[in-house]
Amino acid sequence: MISEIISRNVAEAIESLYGQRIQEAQVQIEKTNKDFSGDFTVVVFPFLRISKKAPEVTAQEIGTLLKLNVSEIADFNVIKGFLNLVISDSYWGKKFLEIAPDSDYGLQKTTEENPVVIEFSSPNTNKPLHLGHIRNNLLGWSVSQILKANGKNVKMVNLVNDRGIHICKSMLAHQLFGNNETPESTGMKGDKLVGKYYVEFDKKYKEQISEGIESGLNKEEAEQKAPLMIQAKDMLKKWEDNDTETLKLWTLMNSWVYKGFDQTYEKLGILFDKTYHESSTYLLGKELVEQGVQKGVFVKKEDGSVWIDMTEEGLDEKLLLRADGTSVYITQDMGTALLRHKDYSPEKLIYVVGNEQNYHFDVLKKILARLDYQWSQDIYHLSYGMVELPEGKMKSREGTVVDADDLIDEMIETARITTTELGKTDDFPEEEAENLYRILGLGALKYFILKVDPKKNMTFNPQESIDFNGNTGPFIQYTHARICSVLRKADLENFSISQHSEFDFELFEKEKSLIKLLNEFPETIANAGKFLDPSLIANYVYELAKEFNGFYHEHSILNEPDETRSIFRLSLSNCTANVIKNSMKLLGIEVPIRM
RNA sequence: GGUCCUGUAGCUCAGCUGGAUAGAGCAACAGCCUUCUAAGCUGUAGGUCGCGCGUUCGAAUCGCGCCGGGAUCACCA
Repeated sequence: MISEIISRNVAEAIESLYGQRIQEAQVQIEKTNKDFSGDFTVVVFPFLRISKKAPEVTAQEIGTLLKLNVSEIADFNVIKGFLNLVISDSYWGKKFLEIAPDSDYGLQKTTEENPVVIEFSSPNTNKPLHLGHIRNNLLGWSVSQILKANGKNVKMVNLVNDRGIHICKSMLAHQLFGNNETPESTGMKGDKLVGKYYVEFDKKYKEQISEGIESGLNKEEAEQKAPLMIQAKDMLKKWEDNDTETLKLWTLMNSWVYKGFDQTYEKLGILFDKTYHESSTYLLGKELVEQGVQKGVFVKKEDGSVWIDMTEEGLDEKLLLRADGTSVYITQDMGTALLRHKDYSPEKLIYVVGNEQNYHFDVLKKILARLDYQWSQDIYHLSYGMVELPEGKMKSREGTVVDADDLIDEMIETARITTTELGKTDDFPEEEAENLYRILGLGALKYFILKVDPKKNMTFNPQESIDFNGNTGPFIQYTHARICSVLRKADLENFSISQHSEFDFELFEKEKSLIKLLNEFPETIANAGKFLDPSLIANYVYELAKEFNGFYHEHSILNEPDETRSIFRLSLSNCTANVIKNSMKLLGIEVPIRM
């Protein structure tokens, strides 16, 4: 790494000039600001105490010595306390020759150690996936790919919330108002059909509450005594008692939902290594609670409910088990965490869950720590912000929820319209054209969401996301397609970088900045892995694509008279295309070879 | 009220562990298609980085205090 070379030599220079050894890590190296000449900048202010000289003088002295002793450093200039170093073209040429032949540059092979388990998606079986889930799924998928590129053995798991009173509501609505409908008979996607029943239940339930209030009950009584609620609770009890008919209906309706979800996942290009179901893990949580009571970590109250007092940690008292012995949300999560730990012994357990559950995961970690599970510190809640619309928050009551399938279809449709208007696909076979619209529509959607810092709330503007200009997925896809087109047109016989042991000519600014950017790719992946943040990759690849477009307009790639430089530029284009492709892979975005 | 997140151009967002004159895109305006894909490129304009104090050679970045936005503090999941 060039930065290591610089810091080592700066440290040595300081020692020989001023007789004092400093830590190499203390040498601050930055990319040189665009408006100044040079590649890297060493900030000398921290060394003034040692040199006891003015900043300019210190920088000048260090620079002189570096230029003399370090072959990679071709020149330097000093502005105030900033020592700008110019790296030799031959260094960049050599660096490029290392990078260029590797089409998987930046993507590491997965190792078998260090399993990292990442949970995402985690849908509810009575609600179709919406825009919020899309952010969740894309984040989970992308972070998984980034971790893989960092050499981790990643296991992607899903946890389906398939039990509880809410499930019974949609089952009941199906029984009462469903007329034996099925996805086949209605032509509806399974998850949509079940979601419809859930809404229907809610509607009828509210009517019953109103009736109850009219007949003199207070609100709470009316809610409790509504016939539908009583029936739903009754059904939950039957479910927990393994009533055959209830389980049969439950299994059937769940199978509809799963089929529907799978279609959406497939469209998004998402696969899981394993799917957990709460119905088969919730009992484990109860055992944990029992253990905790015996250890004296939890308290059982007179009515039989179990609590944990976390006031010392600045949190509240938390219910862990209801008086009737049924489990609550956190009970289940304790169970699934333990199960997952047993299944994988992960070095890290990541949960991609919205920031409205920050408190929940705080509590979960602390409870597990209280139970002396050391691995509780390996739990990491990858919290992400809400997705809002330009008009405001999504609210199911107001019907402003953006359905995932509808959105995907809408994006693809817009891609089709825009592309057709531009006449881009006039000579495409139908199948290839359709595939392109899909790639573009999804690319626009995915990129728009992933380029934003996960922890921030974001505004999703359908209009703007479909704008194919600027910092968008399609712009990057376009750049890739354009490079592929150039490579197709090149005489590939003459394009073999392996024939060259070096390119020794002076690099143009754009060529050099492209190589510099390519060189930064592995570092960007490492950072994205460290912060579990795909937006770092997104911003990187945009910069790369933009840089290439500038290059493309300034320099001829195909018609370069100098043969060596022509080969160099083709290799540079090819390498850029590879890095774009690899970056987009980390974001879960496909890249077309022509568009 | 407690805790956590957040506030950068008209809008959507970058700005990593403090560094030089705060960056992109959209929108606006002005140019560029006989030449490798114009879904593009180049330029102009647009900012008290919410406010104040502090730390330091140096703060959008770190600390503290205000102000604004969001989330959460359920026998919902």
